Amino acid sequence: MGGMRQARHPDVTELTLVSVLTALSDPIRVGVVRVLSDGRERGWGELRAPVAKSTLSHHLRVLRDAGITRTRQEGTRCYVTLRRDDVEARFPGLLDVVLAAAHADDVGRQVELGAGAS
Amino acid sequence: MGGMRQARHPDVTELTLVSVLTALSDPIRVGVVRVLSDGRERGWGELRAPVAKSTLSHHLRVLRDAGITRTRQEGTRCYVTLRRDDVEARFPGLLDVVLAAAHADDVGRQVELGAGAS
DNA sequence: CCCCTTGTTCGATGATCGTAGAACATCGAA
DNA sequence: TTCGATGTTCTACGATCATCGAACAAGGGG
Repeated sequence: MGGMRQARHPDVTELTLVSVLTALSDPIRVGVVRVLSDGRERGWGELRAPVAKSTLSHHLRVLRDAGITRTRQEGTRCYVTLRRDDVEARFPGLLDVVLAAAHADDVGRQVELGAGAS
Repeated sequence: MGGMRQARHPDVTELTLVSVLTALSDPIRVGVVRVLSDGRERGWGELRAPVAKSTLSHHLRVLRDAGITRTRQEGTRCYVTLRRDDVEARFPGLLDVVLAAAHADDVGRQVELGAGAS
């Protein structure tokens, strides 16, 4: 698809505290993480957020660059997963803490799953 | 001191995930949190960071507004403490996770304690 | 081969951020 | 009361950010 220069995914050892926290400092991105938190791979098009397609693409890139998610391309579609083990390896407990708080405070509720590839 | 309009400190219930994560998304601020992590109150002037006085004041304000630290004024000086219990109450485990990662990765090492009020 | 779908990238815009220096306010001390 | 120390606020600047729409690239399907 569009200029897809084989998206770069940082190695586990390359994750930094600041970039991960920065990536998690946005409601929409927290919402994406929540949607992916069950560990299942989701289709890009399945993600429903109250922002333009290009903006969602941007947020997915920030999460990917931070090493929080992984985006896989298959044909003309993309599939996203949470790199839970990698984040856990670098920052033990962080995702659990953030997910628990996000759930309790309803942060990221704006992001949902809709019809689309799964 | 300068226009000290009785610094506002948010109530425990007012802490939000996004503002706390945003506040922790800066090396200098993480450094301040590290310096305060032993629970002891520190004098403002004791904080040594490679930024201008006004910039450090700004960072302390961000931390204070996020509910992460508390600033107390006594005479002409200020004393800062970490609101560990409050942050723990709202986001259990978050500070521990961040402090552990910060220590491991040496994030915030630029902030130290120097001579001054304690 | 043409077209439709799917995401990415580009360009632009308004907002926020980190930073610094100068001015200021407040308090204690001389 | 005058002065020095201590932080805060103001103003400004460059950088980054979230956002959008439009253009674009890569496949798949007809």
